[in-house]
Amino acid sequence: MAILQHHPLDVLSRGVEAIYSLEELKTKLSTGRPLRVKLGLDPTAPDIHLGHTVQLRKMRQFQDLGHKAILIIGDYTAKIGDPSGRDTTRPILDDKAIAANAQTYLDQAGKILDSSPGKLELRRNSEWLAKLTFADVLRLTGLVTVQQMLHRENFKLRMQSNTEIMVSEFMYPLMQGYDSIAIEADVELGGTDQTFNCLIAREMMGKVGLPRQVVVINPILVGLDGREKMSKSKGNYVGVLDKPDEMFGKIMSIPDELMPNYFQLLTDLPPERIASLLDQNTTHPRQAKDILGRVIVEELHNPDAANAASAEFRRRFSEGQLPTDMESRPVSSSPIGILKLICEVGFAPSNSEARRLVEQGGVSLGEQKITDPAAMVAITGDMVLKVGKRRVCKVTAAR
RNA sequence: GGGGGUGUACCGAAGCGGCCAAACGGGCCAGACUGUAAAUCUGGUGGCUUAUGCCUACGAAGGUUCGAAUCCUUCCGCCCCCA
Repeated sequence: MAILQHHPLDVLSRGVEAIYSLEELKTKLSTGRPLRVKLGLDPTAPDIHLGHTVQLRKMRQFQDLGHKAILIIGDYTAKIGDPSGRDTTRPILDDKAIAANAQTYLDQAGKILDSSPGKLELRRNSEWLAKLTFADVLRLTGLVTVQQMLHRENFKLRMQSNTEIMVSEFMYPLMQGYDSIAIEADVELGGTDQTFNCLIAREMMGKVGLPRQVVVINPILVGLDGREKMSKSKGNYVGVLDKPDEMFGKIMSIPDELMPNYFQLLTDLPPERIASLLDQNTTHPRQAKDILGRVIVEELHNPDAANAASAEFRRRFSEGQLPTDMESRPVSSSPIGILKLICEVGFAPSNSEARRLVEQGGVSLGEQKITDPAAMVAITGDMVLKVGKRRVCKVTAAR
């Protein structure tokens, strides 16, 4: 709805870091023809999180304005591996794994993209890269100068510090650039870390006589910790497959300072609305965050789930009540050591850890705080075991 | 090919023969406060049927010693300088 009220350019430029160039984008849009919008996907990392959705949401905006999304699975790259020393852990995948990852990726991206026929095209770059001969590759290397390559921040630094740069590393931008040529992209989306590659692609297209693609660079989303970029390995992420309650809870825990950023990049709320939500005179920050959480859960799940998650969160953490439904776990024996009990239900990885939790006053059983690690407890009927603020379940004596 | 350096717990970084399960900082966990925000304060942060006890751990394997993360040998990884 917000989209209808605004000029396409306002929508498309919202939240973006940079556009190369705005003029060219205007020109392309003014032709009225559906643009081919490219987004490269890394098939080695099939779990997508909110950080990826920034790109996907931008893509969706293009789709909603009548343009075509072209997702490119970088399967060729994944198959040959990446020798650039920095990323040594990057696995080399076989066809099967790539296909599986691509499918998973698509399932998740489908939560955001419009996958109706004609709106979305899925390609693998092996389709064209695998066919190139050495002579073809040489022709590609003739499209870019060494000076241009060395312009890249990363290479520049390594030249200065005398850190090695493999010649093969120069090939990656070329491959990506050739992707753009192969699909005749009008626009390419990318994160700030992709700026160089996207711009090289632009140069290459010009050299071979194609209209140069417009590059739309989106910011990298900051993770839940408010410090580093969102990534799975840092654990500061919200996965698009997270359960509604979990997703909502994670959003509620972000530092307040992150809210403007998240509102802008992860929601379609109009700027005026966002401004009012962020104004403490109009809205309590907690309320604003609640709305943020609901909007996000709504997009990745549905409105009911969003409302339920919000209500449940309030119930549990604001009012301090027990969760509405707790799973009930059977325990091996009835008078049981408290430490063993905690480990058995999986709330602590070791006895010692369980001991610490008890000693620090983080454990209660059936409303009763337990502070003695040696305590033997009798399980009568269903009892609620709480460990810390978040770990709660019912325990029942097995028979 | 030659020379030098370095490898410690989740990360950074001390320790250089016993007082080391290993300082300190970050992270993380628990508690207080609260809006599961920030800031702050307190405690904790290898495992074990909790013990002034045992086991495992300081890149790997051996060795010296009553005793090693600390000394020696070999090996592996990473980094730098010269050629």
